[in-house]
Amino acid sequence: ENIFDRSRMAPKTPIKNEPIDLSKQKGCTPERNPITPVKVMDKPQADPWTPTANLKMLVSAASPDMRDREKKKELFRPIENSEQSDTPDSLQYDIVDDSTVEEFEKRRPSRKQKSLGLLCQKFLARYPNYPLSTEKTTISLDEVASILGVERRRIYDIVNVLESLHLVSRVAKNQYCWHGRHNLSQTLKKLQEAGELQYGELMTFQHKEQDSDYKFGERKRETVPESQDRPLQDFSEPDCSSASANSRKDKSLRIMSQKFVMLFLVSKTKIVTLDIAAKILIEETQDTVDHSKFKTKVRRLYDIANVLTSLDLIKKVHVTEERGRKPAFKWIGPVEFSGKTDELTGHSQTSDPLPETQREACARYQICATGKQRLARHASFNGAQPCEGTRRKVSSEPNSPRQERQDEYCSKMVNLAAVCRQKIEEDTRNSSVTSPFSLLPVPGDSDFCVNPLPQAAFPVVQAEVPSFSLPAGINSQVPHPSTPAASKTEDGKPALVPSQPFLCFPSSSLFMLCGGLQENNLSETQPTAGDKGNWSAEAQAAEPPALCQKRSSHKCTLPSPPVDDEEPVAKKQNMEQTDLPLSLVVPKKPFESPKTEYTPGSGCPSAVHLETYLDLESPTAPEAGSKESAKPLDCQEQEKQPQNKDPDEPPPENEHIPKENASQPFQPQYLYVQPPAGLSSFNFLFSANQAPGAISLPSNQLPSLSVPCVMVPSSALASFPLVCSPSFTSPLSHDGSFPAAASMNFSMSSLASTTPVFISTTAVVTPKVSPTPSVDPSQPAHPALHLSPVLTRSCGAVKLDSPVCVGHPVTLLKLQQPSSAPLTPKNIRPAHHEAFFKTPGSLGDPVTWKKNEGNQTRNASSVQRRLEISGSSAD
DNA sequence: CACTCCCGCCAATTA
DNA sequence: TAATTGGCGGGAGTG
Repeated sequence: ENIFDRSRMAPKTPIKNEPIDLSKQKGCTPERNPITPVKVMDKPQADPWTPTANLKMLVSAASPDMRDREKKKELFRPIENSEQSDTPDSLQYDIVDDSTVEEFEKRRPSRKQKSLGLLCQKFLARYPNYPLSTEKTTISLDEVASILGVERRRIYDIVNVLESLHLVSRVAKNQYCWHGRHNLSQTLKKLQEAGELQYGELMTFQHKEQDSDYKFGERKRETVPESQDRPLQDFSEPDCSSASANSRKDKSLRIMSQKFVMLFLVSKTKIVTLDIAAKILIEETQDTVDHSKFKTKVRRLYDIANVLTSLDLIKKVHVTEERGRKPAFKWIGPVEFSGKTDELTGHSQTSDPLPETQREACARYQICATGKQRLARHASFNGAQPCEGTRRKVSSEPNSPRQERQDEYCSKMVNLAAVCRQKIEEDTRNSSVTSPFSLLPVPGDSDFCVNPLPQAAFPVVQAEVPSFSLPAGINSQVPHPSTPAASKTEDGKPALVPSQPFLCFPSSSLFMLCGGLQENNLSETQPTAGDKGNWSAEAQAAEPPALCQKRSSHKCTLPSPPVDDEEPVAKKQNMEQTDLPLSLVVPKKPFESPKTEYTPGSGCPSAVHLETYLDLESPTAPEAGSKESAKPLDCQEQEKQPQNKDPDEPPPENEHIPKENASQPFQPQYLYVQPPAGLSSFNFLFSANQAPGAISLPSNQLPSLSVPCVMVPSSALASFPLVCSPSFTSPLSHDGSFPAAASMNFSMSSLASTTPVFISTTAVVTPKVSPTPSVDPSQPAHPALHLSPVLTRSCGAVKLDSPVCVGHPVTLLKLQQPSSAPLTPKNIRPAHHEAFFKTPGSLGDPVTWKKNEGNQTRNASSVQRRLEISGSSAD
């Protein structure tokens, strides 16, 4: 709607009716004049120019409120602009038109006329999208406000959003510098990257958080030396949240805007529903509560969305869910900016690149992660901008608050992830209560369907590795450094340990999956059958392979896998149906899938939306039967997974099958399935990598699964946390990257008590693999253990079907805790982990997660905590 | 009634 | 202390 309006409005066109013509007009004119000179004007606003009289007249006609303000401003404006032909015209128009009706309208500028979106259009109309680099346009808030006839407050809303995208930067008080869209793609790229890291995690799944913790700690060390330490802290930042710091900045519209954009960028579908976004963005997780908070967040999101819509970056769409339609926004801006491309490319190219990539990723990551880093990041952002200099304080204070804010934003991102979890959980709950959300694909809208991302298209498995790596790095952390070796396996190369993917299983009962989807998806699903909750999160694991691929290029590739369809199968959530509360995203099967390949059969699941985050859902899933289900994960290789349960808790009778994909592409994805009743004793791990298809379960039966997986007796697991290294070394594996990460994770895991175990699987990817390949070797230090026969068997069983599956042999290694220690105190929090897990799972197990949540989640105020929690295991 | 989201109070920050 | 920023949420317009 807005758009339409805009159209008319925007252009300097004559506004037909608008009451506010003046403003518009002004706006229009200004374009050319980039800067308005006028500060003076602003101030002057008040005054009564004569001209005003006319204006007043008009205004008065219009709305009362408007009149005052507008009068002033406009008056000025016109005057200044004076000539703008428009003005007069418009006035005339108005008048003329008005005659009656028109007039009427004018007067009453409906809300739409006063909408932020429209206002933003006017604002944008004043400045060129691509200003000459040379010329810098400065924007005076007062001036603009007066010109546009609005209160300054409204201008702040616009500017803050624009600033978040670096279309403008603040130079000084009341002064902003207009950069235009030159750097928009870069900014988006950065946001995407940041989003992947953060949200990806989320999306991926929570566990990411955990990982993150790990990561952080480890990562820092290892990975980036440079990075230094900051590991925890940064995250902590979020912590910061803890309190103090948070002040306003955290909540800033700017940050929200960036996060919001990030969600789109990491979303496969490119569609984000407001409620989901709100949930994710609400730091506090309190899900439960604060309905008001949620409302407030939504209000803000509307504000942001209006501006973004004006920028033609998003458009409003509706997503149909089970419940009904939900308002959502679809990203219509550039999808992947080049930058990404690069990355992709690199990745795809080969593993080799990986390292670099990872590094980069790490670097980025770090940046994001750390406050300091953040700063750096910001700086970079800023730098990009034309005006950088201008940025606030550049000169003097580096730390200007704002920057900090941005920095914070990074942290926030992290938090977000946490939040997302929570949200999810909440949702789950809620949903459980109410209803789950699943998005259904809407037939009508294709929008949501997943689009294949552009990215997605990418090919390639191999590439995966690289990709992964980064993420891995990120997530995991460590990789490089420590493990150098990790080296990733490059494609084929076995990298030994490092390469292998690992999974960690925290004690927590649930499962974690790591997916490597690139994008992160996560879905969860859950089965639950009984339990309530259920849902797992796997994010997309299911994701359609295609999706997976997408980004991933990396990995995914998968072509074939058999199934694809299944989609969500994995997710299946058996239960889901049952309760699942929320699934956020639903696969859309129907939709078309995007491209790629999915097989026909399944559609893709789409997860879309943030899918990840939310996703959960259960879509399809018929399978419930299978409870245990498996989930397919993505891509190939990597397998591994972890799972885990706690020793303590084992009980999973339920099965949860959550899966999560790793957020980052890199990560391996695993599915952990808790044993269904019957199986209770076993845990299954699947590698996400595999093509989704692979995993898919047949409908009901387990046996059918083809995925490579490992079953582990729960008892066994109980004892310790397991970690799997994703990487395989096997040639096949792409994933190599993980390794490091893996390690990191562990630490986090907080498994604490238990000893961590690593399991390496062989890559599965192709059928070829038969036995475990090289993997073992990887673990140098530790002897590798192969899974017990049991596992093997299981695997066998499972695998059977899938062609793909190769079975991955899995090796267990004992590690000392690789990471465990490392984590910094804060980072680790055990509780969170659980919570974390729960979250997704929570759905599944109400109880469990409740506990967790209740305890932790809520307690923790926010994401941060979670992060922390996750990090710290200790407790 | 639900969805949007304008409006502007007023607190946090800055200057 | 005054001015600038900007969080926040009441409540109104729309459909």
